[in-house]
This record gives sequence, structure tokens and C-alpha cells, in this order.
Amino acid sequence: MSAEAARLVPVPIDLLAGDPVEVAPRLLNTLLVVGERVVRIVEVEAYRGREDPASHAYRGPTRRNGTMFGPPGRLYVYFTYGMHWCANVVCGPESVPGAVLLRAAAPEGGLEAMWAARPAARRERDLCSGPAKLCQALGLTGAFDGADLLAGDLGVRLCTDGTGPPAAAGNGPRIGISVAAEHPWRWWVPGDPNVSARSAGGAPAPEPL
DNA sequence: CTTTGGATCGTCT
DNA sequence: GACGATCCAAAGG
Repeated sequence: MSAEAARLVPVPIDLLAGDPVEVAPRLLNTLLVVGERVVRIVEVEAYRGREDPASHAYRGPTRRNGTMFGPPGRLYVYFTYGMHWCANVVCGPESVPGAVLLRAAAPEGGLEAMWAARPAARRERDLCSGPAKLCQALGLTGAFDGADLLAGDLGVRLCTDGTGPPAAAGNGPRIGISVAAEHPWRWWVPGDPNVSARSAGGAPAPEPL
């Protein structure tokens, strides 16, 4: 353990216990830790439950989405497109489905392991600049579904180093969905090179629920 | 830089 | 049987 890692503390559970739309922006600049690998979350999307047609939980519990209906602070990992894993932080009160998709992160530690896990990456910003890339870089698979991010029971932790979310986070529509694309439920750290496409600019345009 | 199409299979209807 | 909360290589400006 490096001296840097020792300064990290688990995120408070209160931070995760609310509605995904409130929790998501608060996760910006938190740290996801898997062994030696450390990344800083720089882009997230909120997925709600019954009221959100784009959410896996929209049609109720299934074999895949069970973790979304569990307590907050767990990792929901799902398989998609026949080859990719994506990770979410479960939030909301227990039994009320909701989660925050981790879309992109900035590599901060254990870079060698990430390069090894992502042979297709050419530049550092290719390591974690997407939900499936992030999982590949960190080695997150279905084996980690349901992991307790605060207790670190499966070796994955969500921590903070005291850096709060940006004063003015970027905000816009979610990516890659075919329904409910009108809600601006994606947030990012303005100017970070790991953020998807040209989400540049730091113009926050928060639209109330 | 942007656009396009293929890969690949678990999950739910 | 259809469709993904995606990525990548290849091709065109």
C-alpha cells in the first residue's frame, strides 16, 4: 500500500442513499480502487427504476438486475453486447432500484496493470474512457456483481481523497440509449480528457426533476 | 478529425 | 428471435 492510498477513506453511505439523479454528480472525483489500480471517476449517468424506461430495472426485478434492488453502496455489474461488462454504483434506499453508471475515469494508480488489461489502448486516455473500457482496465467482471463498495468484501472500494465534485459539473443527455434520451442525466468533470466525445465545455444546465 | 459496420451472446419477450 | 447503458478497426475528409 502506498502512502497515497492510505489517505483514502470510503465514501459515506449517506452520499449513496438518495435518488440516483442526486447521487450521480456527487460521485464525480471519487476514487474506485481495485488492488493496486486506482481511478478517479470523471463521467457518470443516473438510471432510476420504474419511472425510467432506459433503466434495467424498468420492468421489475430479473435475474440480471437483482443487485439494483438491493441496498445502496453495492456494485452492479452487467454484461452487454455479447462481450462487454459495465459497472454501476447502486443507490437509493433498499428495494428501490436505482444506480449510477460509471462511464469514464482518469487512471491514477496501477497504470501498468491497466495497460496490460487493455491491449487495444494506444494512449493513456484510452484506458478508462468508456464504461466497458473502465471495467476491462480494472478487471471488473460479473464476479464482482453485488460487491460491497464500502466494506470492500470483494476487493473493490469506492473512496474519496477529500476532493469534492466540480463546482460546475458538465451536464447533458445520457449516451447510447434509445428511449428516455431527453433527460440530462449524465454528468462529467469539465475538461477532463477521459470524458466521452466532446462533452467539453463546463456549461452546467441542470434541469429540475 | 469523423463516420461506419462488424463482433458476439446473455437476457427477456 | 431480437436487441442491447459498447468498442474497435478501417476508411474517408
